[in-house]
Amino acid sequence: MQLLSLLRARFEQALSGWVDDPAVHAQRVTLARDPRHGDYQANIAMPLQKTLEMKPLDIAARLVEKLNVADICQTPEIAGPGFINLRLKDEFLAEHLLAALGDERLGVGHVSPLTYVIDYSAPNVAKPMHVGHIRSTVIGDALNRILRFLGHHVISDNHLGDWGTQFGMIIYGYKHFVDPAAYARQPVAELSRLYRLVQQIIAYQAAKPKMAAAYDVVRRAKEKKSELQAATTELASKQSAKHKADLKQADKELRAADELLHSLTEKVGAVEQAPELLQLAQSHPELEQCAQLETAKLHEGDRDSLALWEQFLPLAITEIETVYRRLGVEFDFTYGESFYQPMLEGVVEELLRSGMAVESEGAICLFLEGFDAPMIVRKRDGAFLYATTDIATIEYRVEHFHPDVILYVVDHRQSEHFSKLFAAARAIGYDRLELHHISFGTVLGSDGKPFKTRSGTVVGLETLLDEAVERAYQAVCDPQRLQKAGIEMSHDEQRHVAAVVGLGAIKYADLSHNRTSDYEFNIEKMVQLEGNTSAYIQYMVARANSILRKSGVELDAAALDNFALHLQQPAERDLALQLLQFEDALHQSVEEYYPSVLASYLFGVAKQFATFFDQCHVLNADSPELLRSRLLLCHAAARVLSQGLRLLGIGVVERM
RNA sequence: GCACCCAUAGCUCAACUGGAUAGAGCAUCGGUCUACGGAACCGAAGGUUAGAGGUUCGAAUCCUCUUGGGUGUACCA
Repeated sequence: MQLLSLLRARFEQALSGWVDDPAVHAQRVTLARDPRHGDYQANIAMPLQKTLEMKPLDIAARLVEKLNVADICQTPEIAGPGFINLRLKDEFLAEHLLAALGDERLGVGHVSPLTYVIDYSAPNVAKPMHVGHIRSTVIGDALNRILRFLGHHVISDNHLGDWGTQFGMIIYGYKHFVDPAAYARQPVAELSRLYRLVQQIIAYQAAKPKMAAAYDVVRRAKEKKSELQAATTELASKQSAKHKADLKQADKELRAADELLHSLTEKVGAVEQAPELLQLAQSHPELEQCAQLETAKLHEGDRDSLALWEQFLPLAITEIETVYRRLGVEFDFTYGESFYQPMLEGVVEELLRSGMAVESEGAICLFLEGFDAPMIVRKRDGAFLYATTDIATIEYRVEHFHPDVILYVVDHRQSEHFSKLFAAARAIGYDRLELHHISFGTVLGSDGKPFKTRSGTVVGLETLLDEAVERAYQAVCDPQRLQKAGIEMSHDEQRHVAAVVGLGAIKYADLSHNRTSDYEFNIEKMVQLEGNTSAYIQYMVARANSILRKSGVELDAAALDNFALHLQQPAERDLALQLLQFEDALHQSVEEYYPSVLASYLFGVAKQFATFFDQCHVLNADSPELLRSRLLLCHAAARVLSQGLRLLGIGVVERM
């Protein structure tokens, strides 16, 4: 049930006929921040003091008078400058939690459905998936699951990068550098090697001519800095603020120059230190243009290029699907960029025809209000860009799926692109379609920089998953530990538990962080089985199930008629209250599309369950009624936690 | 240069979008337990919310400036 909207509705009633927009003010009923103030609080009186020209305390008093919540709450209390504090009645909690348990969906109602398209994961199929792909995949998947569970109509679409420059590189690499034996043996690995090879050489060729200039910049920056420093000693006594700022600026410039030089040196060195690479680089000058040419040929429909693309694509997709299968992620559609390719020319023509797009410096551009740079939909050389594809994609989705909302789960670096895209969509006339960029931050290593290995290469996602599962295995399936817990597990069960715990750990670490902030990827921490981790929550589910098993009581819907909840101890009451807030947590979590809201709700419930079963013994309860009541709480906690985890794409096990 | 994002406890993060004494988890220190699986529970300590102004009944949150970081910025995706 939705406690919040129930309470808000009552406040709206009390306010109607008194203030202008009662619903807006009723929104100011929230969970109490501090439990000493009750369960919920209404911060309604204070903001109204001006419009009503009354003292907040008087407003609160009158509001409480008009308020009809006797069936839900104890007598409301007024505190501080005019807060109204509410405490739910124990009988109310007991009755509704019991009702929720009789329901398959734990009392979660169906919303009036909207149609959503969620666009997430969208890896570039030419590269192996890496840690950066986790966020989009996991956040998108969680939103997909939650929205569906609430009753929305959701279409999940994996907008694969399967048509861009990267294929030009692969095709070029295949034509010139392929090792046929390796390709026959492990085609995916060989293609990925070719891709990296071409990229490396391109990087080398781009870096090489810049070296001299970079040295120069560093030298000048050094000179400038030492000049300023020399001046510092002379002027020591009367150093001006300006001089300080200059020095700082010089230092900054030097650091930037050093960094650039360093990165160039690395790229050049990587090739020059390997004779065979150097030879390739020299025998294939201007590789970037050559690769671009391959891309262009593919886009123009060159038969050989297309044949190669058709040969490579399924290989790459199979590889990606292995990862999805492991993660338990599914899509309704996997329309990559290539799918929209036939529409692109029409899109541009239509934009030109309607006058929205114009030619500028040879390119076809949309000059959108509020943006300096235009959105380019066709390059000078005639090629289309991802902006073109994105517009075509909106058109296709509108025509075929009739969405109310499209969500793009894509990292924050593309926010400007999406602002432009959405502005373009509005200009085209999609003004009733809601478009949201569900942006998220970067995954960082422990050095605070984007996550990489010590050697600087990105870490493959599969490797990471393996490591998480292995660590989970070490921790959970430690023979001593299992023996102490009195659990005998087959090898298969152990591997299964390790997989559920390990993969859950990676997903949960991601989902429990506010999506907009960067977060530090620390595999050691996330697989740890204490603290705010999925393993802790999963463990509480296992403990609850263990108690239920031991009791020998079947808690099916029919049996519930003979059960009642007695909320005597604070720990029991608090648990019941939190369990009943499940539906609110779900709604709040999709309101602005933050799975972290659900994650922290679940952690709260798990902690409260731990407190409960520490303080309230279940199987040795004082009376049969209390035993049954506490069994119900275990049952409810296990169900809410497993359902909640499932909605985050995380599994649970019977025992661990 | 311009635009956007960020700065909260030793560390990693919250704060229900302007509400009461800013909360969790690690780590630290102390305590509980002859019971349902100790991967537990309870408690303490830890903060001038980067800094300075402003807006109002009330600011971590909104506005301005400063400092320090990140990202993007006309033909990559």
